[in-house]
Amino acid sequence: MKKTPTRPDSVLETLKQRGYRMTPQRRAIIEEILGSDGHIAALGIAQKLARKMPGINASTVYRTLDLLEEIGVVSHSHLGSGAEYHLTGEHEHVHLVCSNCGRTESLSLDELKPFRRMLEKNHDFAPDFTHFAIAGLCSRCRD
Amino acid sequence: MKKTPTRPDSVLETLKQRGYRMTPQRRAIIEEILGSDGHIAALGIAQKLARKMPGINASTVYRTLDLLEEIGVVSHSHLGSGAEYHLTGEHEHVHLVCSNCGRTESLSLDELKPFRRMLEKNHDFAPDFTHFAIAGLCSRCRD
DNA sequence: GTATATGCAAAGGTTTTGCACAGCC
DNA sequence: GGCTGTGCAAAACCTTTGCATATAC
Repeated sequence: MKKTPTRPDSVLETLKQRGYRMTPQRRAIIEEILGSDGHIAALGIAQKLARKMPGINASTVYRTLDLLEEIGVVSHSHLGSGAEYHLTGEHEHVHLVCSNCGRTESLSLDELKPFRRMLEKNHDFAPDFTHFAIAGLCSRCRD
Repeated sequence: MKKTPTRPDSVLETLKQRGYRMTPQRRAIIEEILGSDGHIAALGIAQKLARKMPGINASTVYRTLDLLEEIGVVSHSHLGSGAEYHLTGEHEHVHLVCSNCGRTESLSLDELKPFRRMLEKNHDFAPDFTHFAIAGLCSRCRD
């Protein structure tokens, strides 16, 4: 069951609907997030874009990310150091990051169902497991 | 089953054993962590100490925390924004932080046992749930 | 044409680093 | 006395903000 990949246009469509403008910078930032295979830091976007679009300013990236997050098309998560951005609704999995070697694995949300139910039942808490990673030791670093 | 509270002396003992020196600054930093009821940010320590021990420098705090973490007596976790330090072995619980109101609750490690077993069995991953918080919506903010 | 978005520059906050001096052992 | 630890100052790093200009609509 493959997902239709999100296209930059659909994000820009959302912007227009809300009365925001479609600028080359915004288009480029969105493309960078889409092309980053998951998640990317704000500064990472700025640096990658600097090559393709000289003159683009980091503050534009920060402001655009804030805006996109506000209208709900992107979200950020914490996978170790600092915020990483991704499209809301994509990237719906939990990160397991190894404290020793830094490698990351993915965990499907399905595997978390029993844990989620426990939190909802016992603590009346609706978890978003994608927001923070889970640290630990991976198979190679365990012993 | 109450735990014996860790005393600054025992930490300083560890320092001495490893050939490090016991200074008033280090003593004060350790006391601040002990007295912080759980966790505290590096800059928080520096600011609180500034009152009791004028002249103490933030860089000393950062360097001391690095050292203490290196020798294993303190650890840090990420509960929302930035690193918070606590004594290794104390504070052994998971934080649930509400993305909406910011309140935090605690979860015992016992409640996580089935989840831990799943990660170990299916992913050969040994999780440290205390390192990152779990984000979500608390009872008051759920609906 | 007008309101919004961008670039630039400056400032803000946190953390790191180099170096000389102080102080623990 | 020697070597480690600290203070100080500066820099590095990331992010935010104010303001004038550019540009999407």
